[in-house]
Amino acid sequence: MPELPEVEHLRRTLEPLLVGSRVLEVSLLRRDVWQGERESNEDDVEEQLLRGQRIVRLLRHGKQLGIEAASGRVLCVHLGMSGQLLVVGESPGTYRSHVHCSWRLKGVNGSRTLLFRDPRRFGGLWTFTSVATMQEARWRLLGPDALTVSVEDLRDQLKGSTRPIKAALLDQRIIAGVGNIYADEALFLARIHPATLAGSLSRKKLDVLGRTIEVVLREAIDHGGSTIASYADANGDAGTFAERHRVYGRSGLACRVCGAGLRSFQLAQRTTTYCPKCQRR
DNA sequence: AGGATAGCCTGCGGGC
DNA sequence: TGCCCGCAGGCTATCC
Repeated sequence: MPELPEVEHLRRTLEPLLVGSRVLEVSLLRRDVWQGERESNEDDVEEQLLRGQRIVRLLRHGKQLGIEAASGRVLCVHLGMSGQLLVVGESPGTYRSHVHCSWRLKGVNGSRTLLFRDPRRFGGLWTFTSVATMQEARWRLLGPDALTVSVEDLRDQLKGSTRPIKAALLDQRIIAGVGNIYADEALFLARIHPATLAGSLSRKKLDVLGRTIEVVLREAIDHGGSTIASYADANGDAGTFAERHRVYGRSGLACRVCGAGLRSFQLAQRTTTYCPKCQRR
């Protein structure tokens, strides 16, 4: 799914619809998409899923989203490959299939329903009694957020690594938020071959990479993210960044910079597309 | 340590 | 029209 730009755009479209609303009712339709905090298993499931609570803030780190209530409780959402959070009116309408959890909300502008859909079920919901426990249990395992990572941090994270740079970028413990699309896009903009060993990149190249990661993520957020098959924001709208991809999904087509034919190969079990002229080893 | 591999799921498009 | 195949934005466990 959704990488950082899609989750951030989702967060921004959800924010005005959710913040200030109270959760009237929760229906967890598939229990196995949810995991509670170990210590609070005796708590009411729906209460853990924010029933009766007012939503005050939406947080994001990497590809994960946190929905915080005034009670302090927080719902962590990971969209996996095909997850969606949609805000609809009273009924799910066309979004009936694969809805695993729904929240009936009462806000200043009337009632709405928040849906968690996830056909492939690689995503999930996690609940915690506080933002601090969520961070301790889940977000602590992630590297610095890719949108705000400093070049010094990036340098530190990649120092001495013998893995291909693309494999390192996909590792959420190194930096959080980059997936297959934006790894290819950022490496193209930085003119770095994806198989280059991470630890062998010069300081100058790493500085350029740090900047291109931020540039491409911000550009993608501005265009509502990339919709390949199923990504949609809170309103069900697709993102338009895919039409601006330089390399992802363009194997065999001409490089937008030099005109050479783009190539692809498998790296870290993922299709990797690059320009053989712009990104020499 | 970090690589390769398989596995978790459904849906889609292409080829026949 | 329909069947089979491969592929897909993520991530984990296991083995080497």
